[in-house]
Amino acid sequence: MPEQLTEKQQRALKFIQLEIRDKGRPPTLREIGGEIGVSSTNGVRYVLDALVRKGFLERSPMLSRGIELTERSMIHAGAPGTRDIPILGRIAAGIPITATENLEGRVTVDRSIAPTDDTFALRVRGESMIEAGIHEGDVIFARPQRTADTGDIVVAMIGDEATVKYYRLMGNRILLEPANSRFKPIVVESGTPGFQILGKVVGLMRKF
Amino acid sequence: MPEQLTEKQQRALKFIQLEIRDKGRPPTLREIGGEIGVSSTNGVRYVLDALVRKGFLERSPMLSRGIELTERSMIHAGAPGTRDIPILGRIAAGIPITATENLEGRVTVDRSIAPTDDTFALRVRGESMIEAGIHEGDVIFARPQRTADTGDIVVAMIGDEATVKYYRLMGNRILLEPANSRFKPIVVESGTPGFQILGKVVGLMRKF
DNA sequence: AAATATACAAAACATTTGTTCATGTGTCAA
DNA sequence: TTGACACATGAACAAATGTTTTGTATATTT
Repeated sequence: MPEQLTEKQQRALKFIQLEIRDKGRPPTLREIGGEIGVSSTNGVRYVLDALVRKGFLERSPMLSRGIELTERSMIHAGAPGTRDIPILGRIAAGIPITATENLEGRVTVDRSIAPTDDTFALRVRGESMIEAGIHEGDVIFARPQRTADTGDIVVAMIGDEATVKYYRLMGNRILLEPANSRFKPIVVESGTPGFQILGKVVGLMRKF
Repeated sequence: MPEQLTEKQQRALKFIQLEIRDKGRPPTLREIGGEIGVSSTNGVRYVLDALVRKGFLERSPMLSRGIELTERSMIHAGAPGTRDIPILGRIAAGIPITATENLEGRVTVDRSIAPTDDTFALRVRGESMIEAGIHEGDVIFARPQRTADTGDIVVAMIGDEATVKYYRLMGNRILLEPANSRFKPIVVESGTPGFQILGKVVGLMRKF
């Protein structure tokens, strides 16, 4: 249950987060007041108290700029040049793929592997792409897109299941080819309900 | 030409960096003094002035905790939970592997892939490990160690060349087995000059 | 040897900054 | 109506924090 924040509380919190990130130091009560339009330090105090109660801040009494962010309100910005990517657990049709409910975890990776902001990650199950060097347990990174070019490796949704395969367009049909001679290609008529391309695979990570 | 810092200046700078990183706010003059063993705020001021002159800090006059790090003194630590790993270019015998001369670049990766601080990375050349899912162009991560267990994938130095292979100990001999039926294993008598194990492969990264 | 710069110490001072107190104003629910 | 919230003002206060001044000791330079 994420506690509800009022307008002013939100603005104060955002301001504090940005100040700490950009200047490396929390703002004073008066600085916050100037930002959110509260002229008395006592008014600001009130807002901060609320944020402390709701678990977004911690304060050290009688200390200048004694404001700290809690774990939940910390900005997980990551170093410049990296990205914090969610590893999706189960993928279900209809539900937005980045829904926090089905999150297996997060990894921070270089931007060279996660080029765009909306890149998502997935743990590979099965051996169907083993000849493309994609093994069970690997984490693959994909950029969301609804279409693909022949030869791309894509993450596709078939009914209720997500799968990673080579994409090949043949006339009116879409071929999802495994990279494993023991598996058969999947053929889908374009426009089949329940079928959807979720993204194109752009990177891979493995732990030995 | 990195300006020389005295003992106290170094300790003060490090303290300021850590405080900003960990607590999100710079220390006061008195806090710094307590840390580096200077009892007067004026003494601390003196040290800080030196750091400002040498380009490691900026200060805002008449502002509590008005210390900022400059670009060069900023900690590019990366988000907590990540590591900045060098990608080695050519590896030559004798030269310390992390020598900055032969650096192809750097990647930031999750600590789950780069468990220790001294993890290094290497770009894979050739197809000799393709059946282990290691392809040409992949970046592998390795933890430095001089020995290995049978079954490990290791980075080994043979004469002037670095190679990635399965490690297998057979009596008095070491077998470096490729994961590709078209390649033959390499046999090395233990103690052969010019042979050395550099590390054990712990992770892999690929860009499609 | 005298002059100068470095590296502090101590204490007094000036600002900044958090706290407290007294006193409202709206809104919403009981 | 009463009370509880969420907010607000303004002023006075106290503690934290940076600044300045005055000295001292050591080393380096002239």
